[in-house]
Amino acid sequence: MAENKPDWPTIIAHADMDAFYAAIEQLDDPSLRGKPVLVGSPSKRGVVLTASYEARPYKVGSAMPMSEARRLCPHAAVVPPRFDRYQEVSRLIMGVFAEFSPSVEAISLDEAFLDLSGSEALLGLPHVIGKKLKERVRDVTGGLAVSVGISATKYVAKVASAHQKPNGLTIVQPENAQAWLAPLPVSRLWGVGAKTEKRLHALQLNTIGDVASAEPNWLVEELGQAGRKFYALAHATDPRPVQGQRSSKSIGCERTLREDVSDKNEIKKHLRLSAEELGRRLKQKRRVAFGVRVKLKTSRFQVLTRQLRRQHPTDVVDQIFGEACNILEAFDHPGPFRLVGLAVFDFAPTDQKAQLDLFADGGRSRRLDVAVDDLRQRFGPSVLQRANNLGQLSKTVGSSFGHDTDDTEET
DNA sequence: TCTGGGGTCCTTACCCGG
DNA sequence: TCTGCCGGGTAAGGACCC
Repeated sequence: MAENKPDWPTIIAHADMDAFYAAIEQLDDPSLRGKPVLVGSPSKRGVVLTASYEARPYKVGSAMPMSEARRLCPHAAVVPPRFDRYQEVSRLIMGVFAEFSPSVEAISLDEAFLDLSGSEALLGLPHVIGKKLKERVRDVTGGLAVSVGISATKYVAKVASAHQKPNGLTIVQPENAQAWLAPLPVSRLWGVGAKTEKRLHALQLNTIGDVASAEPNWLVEELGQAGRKFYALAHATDPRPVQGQRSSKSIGCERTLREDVSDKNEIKKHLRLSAEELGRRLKQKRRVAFGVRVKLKTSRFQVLTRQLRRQHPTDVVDQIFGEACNILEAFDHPGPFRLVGLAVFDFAPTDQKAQLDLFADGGRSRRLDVAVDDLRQRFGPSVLQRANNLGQLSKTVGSSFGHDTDDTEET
């Protein structure tokens, strides 16, 4: 689609690397080029993270059990993932995206939204920008391909980037967006997975156009708030802005075990390892957490979670592990369990905790505790995160210590 | 065939206080 | 004092995404 109207309300691009992990393996190891490659753990319980395009004609795809993928495509090379390397390449491509826009929202290692509004004068029309973006990614990475979709909203840009994969470039004019979406299946609506797709089909809604022409009140009756969202998306309406900086709301660590376990002491060994990992990551991100959550998955795939909130936030491994053990006692399921997970949430900046501790040492901890508890009671547990600099906090509690904490966030 | 690990957001149920 | 209602906060689970 060639565009002739530079006066779009907004210009949003979605860039999505093609078979990212597999493409990097092929880039680094020439003997894998042109061949089917499966990235994922070859272990008994592993799944495919990414299949190269050469493997896809064999109906192999991500999230498929590795054992089945190997049955379907026995001559594929199976490569264990190298996340450090993928992160390194991710930094390169995010750097390229930043050359095109000051507002880049990374969705994952290989995918981002770019707000290109107002950049036409500098960079040209959308299809010109798209071509330049693809060329830069290819040059900087040494040959990796990215698919790009450009339109006026995040949702349409995202559907567009997937439209002509691999190595695609799809521009959807804002005024054509609804008509362009209409023939696509409902599974392409953001938020529709296998379960919701089934429900929509039962309601005789098979294409996005069907959803667009349905009665909105009826959609809400049948699907709740999701119905309202699907109706808006089907009309190509999506007010979400590109968010340059997003900080994560939880950090988790979970592992599927080689063999199922029922013994709590066995489970604790895994919780200990996870607590060590989380403590490391919290310190790296300069965060402390109020919330601790334990997750167990039964051998029949039922997921159980229990969580608690500490009075004081922590990044101390022994404390996180101690809470995890307390939480473990709250599970009444006898097992066996195939997965053990531990997560922390409800963050405050580490600097803030250091200041709070300093105050405690000064003999004023009681007053501060009361003030902080009062704040949390009045404004909810995330108040410290929201008031994420001490200046703000101190103003609120009426104290006079304060300096801004750095709240930038890595992806 | 036998189902990962990292997350986010939403819904529902329940508790508590006014 | 008891009951019902309502709203806010929180916990747990479900669905979804990459």
